[in-house]
Amino acid sequence: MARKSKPTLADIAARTGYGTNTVSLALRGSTRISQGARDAIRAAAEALDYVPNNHAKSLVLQKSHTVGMLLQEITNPLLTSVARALQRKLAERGYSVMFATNATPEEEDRAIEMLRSRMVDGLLIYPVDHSRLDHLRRLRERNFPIVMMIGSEAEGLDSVGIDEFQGGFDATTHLIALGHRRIGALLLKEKNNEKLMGFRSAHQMHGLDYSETLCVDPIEHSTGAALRAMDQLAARHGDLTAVFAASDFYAVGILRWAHLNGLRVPEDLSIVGFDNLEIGQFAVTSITTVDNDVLLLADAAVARLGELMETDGHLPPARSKLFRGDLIVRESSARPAAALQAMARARPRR
Amino acid sequence: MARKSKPTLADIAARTGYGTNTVSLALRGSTRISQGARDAIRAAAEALDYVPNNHAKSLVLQKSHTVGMLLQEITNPLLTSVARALQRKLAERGYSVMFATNATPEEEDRAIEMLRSRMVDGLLIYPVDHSRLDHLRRLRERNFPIVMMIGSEAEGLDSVGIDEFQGGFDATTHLIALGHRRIGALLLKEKNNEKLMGFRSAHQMHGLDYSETLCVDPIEHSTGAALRAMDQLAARHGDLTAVFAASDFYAVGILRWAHLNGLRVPEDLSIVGFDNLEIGQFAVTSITTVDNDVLLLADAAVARLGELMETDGHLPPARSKLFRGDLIVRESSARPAAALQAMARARPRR
DNA sequence: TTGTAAGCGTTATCAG
DNA sequence: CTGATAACGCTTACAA
Repeated sequence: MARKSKPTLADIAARTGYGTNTVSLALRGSTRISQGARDAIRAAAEALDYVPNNHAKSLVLQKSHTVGMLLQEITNPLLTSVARALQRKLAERGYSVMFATNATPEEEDRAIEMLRSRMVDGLLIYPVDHSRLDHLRRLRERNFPIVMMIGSEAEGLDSVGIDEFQGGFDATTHLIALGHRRIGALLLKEKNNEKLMGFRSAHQMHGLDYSETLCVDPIEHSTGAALRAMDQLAARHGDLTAVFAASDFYAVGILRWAHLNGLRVPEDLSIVGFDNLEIGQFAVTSITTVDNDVLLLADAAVARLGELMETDGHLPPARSKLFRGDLIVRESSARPAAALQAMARARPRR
Repeated sequence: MARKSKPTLADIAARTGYGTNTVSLALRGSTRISQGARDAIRAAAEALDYVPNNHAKSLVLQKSHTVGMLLQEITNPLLTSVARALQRKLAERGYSVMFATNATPEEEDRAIEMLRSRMVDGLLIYPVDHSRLDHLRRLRERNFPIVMMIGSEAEGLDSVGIDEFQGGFDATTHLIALGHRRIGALLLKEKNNEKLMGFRSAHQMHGLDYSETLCVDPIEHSTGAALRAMDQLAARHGDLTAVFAASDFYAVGILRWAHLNGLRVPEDLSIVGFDNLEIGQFAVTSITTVDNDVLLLADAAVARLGELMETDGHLPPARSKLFRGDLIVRESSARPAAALQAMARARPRR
């Protein structure tokens, strides 16, 4: 019963007495084939559990109907949601997803090579390093469709994302408007960090002193890393009354840190996160955050990638589509109260 | 400059004056080709930015070196971690991953068909419905390698996972040992839910009354859903002093629910979760949980799938590999104190 | 309405 | 050491 290898058009042809080409047409519902033949062929295909070989197809069609998805090796649930949304959107359009991860630039290069060898028609990517994009530019110049899922513009490359500069700015401005004067930040200190630039810009705009030391890089994207980063930050600045966190994951960690250090949120410490993860909404103290509309992003990214993939010949000029993430105010941010004194009392432990 | 379509072996052959065959061998480093020829061919390939066409290759080799990964449409960060770990393990072995999601049985069928048409050599899957596995069995009978990532045994199919029955049993036993006599549970009420069976079994084993009404199904896998489920549970059982949650995500939601209802954790309510998500470790009250060793699981799953994929002819009999998840005791579980009274006081709001 | 032949890019077999 | 030639499974002219 168990056939050695998968059934092919030829098998169906042999079984029904038609030619492979008739079978091919019939299975694709061509009206050039008689009703009777189509039915017979369909039945045979069914009986053999025939599945068309997409590799053979894409070889002749020069199109794989597959896109590559390259995701960072970070443990952010947002990524999962985005990946899912992208996959579903693509499936609607008849595209499949080949997926790989890029923890390092080298791994990113290898993964891209792998995806290209798999003949993907295009690439959706969270690049590891936003300041190292030349390899992607080169590909695009050779008319390979790429859409980056990042919240900032990049010369010569398409991107879709929540405007991170604006988000950082809005979050910080919210805290300043509440009356906070000493605001720390937990964010990646890579070059071109737009959230950081928004944070700094809000300080300047509102006449607040800004210092490099207000920012700590948790290095890892994890809740635990946020705790360690907060220890550092508190050691440097005893007068902090608020923190802007580049991710709700960090924000939740800060909640725990505050708890361990006897600080109440928001009375003693205000927190604003980023991404609007569900976990922040239902944290013991719900987290004020900048929303990241996953469906919207997925739609936009897939739409753009679709445009690029359907272009033949030269690709149109690159375009960035940045959405403004809504600030969602919840319990974790409020006016600073006896904040200064409280902070002074607390001695970071752990 | 921009070549219309991708360079092929023939292009390199034309450029170097060798035959495509020689080029093919040279690129794969065959010693049958002279050093000089190899160097020249390598250089030309480099210059043309040649990437081998895997589809053509797999057509002749009858092997795609790609595996399908079918993930449930649930927002559990555990899935992300597992997916990543699997992808990396597979990459080490030279396999790529084609990924799809299965929200419903129908979607699962479509996805499997898609993956088969993409010629995947095997399948890693979180099936949507653990009691509907016949379609997978049929495939395996036709010698298609499948490994399920689930924590229970299934006749005729390979699976790898944390033993969910044991985990449910251990978690519940822990609570009983602490002195809890009325324990609720938040878990999916599908047939064959092994965690539920472990929960029930622990009750019987320790002579505690068990009732269906102690379990509420949050339906969605989300923190918010846990809040609603807790409202139901508390309405039914005013004397609850502990809850077993099928996921740390739920556990974190219960933390919030307790906060909203004026209950302290663990003084008034103990919680045990599942999966050992980082978010539970660093929740304001850290969550007691059953560990899920992602790397271990990925290793085992990939190893087993590898065995199956390397078998030709008939597949060996199916085998389940279930690991025991360690119970990690943290702050969220303790002896019940003034628990009964506190619970009686609380009136669920929202 | 159906069959024949060529070709997609690669590897394998067999000569030279 | 290198080059023809066939084959993988499919689609698309072009014929019949």
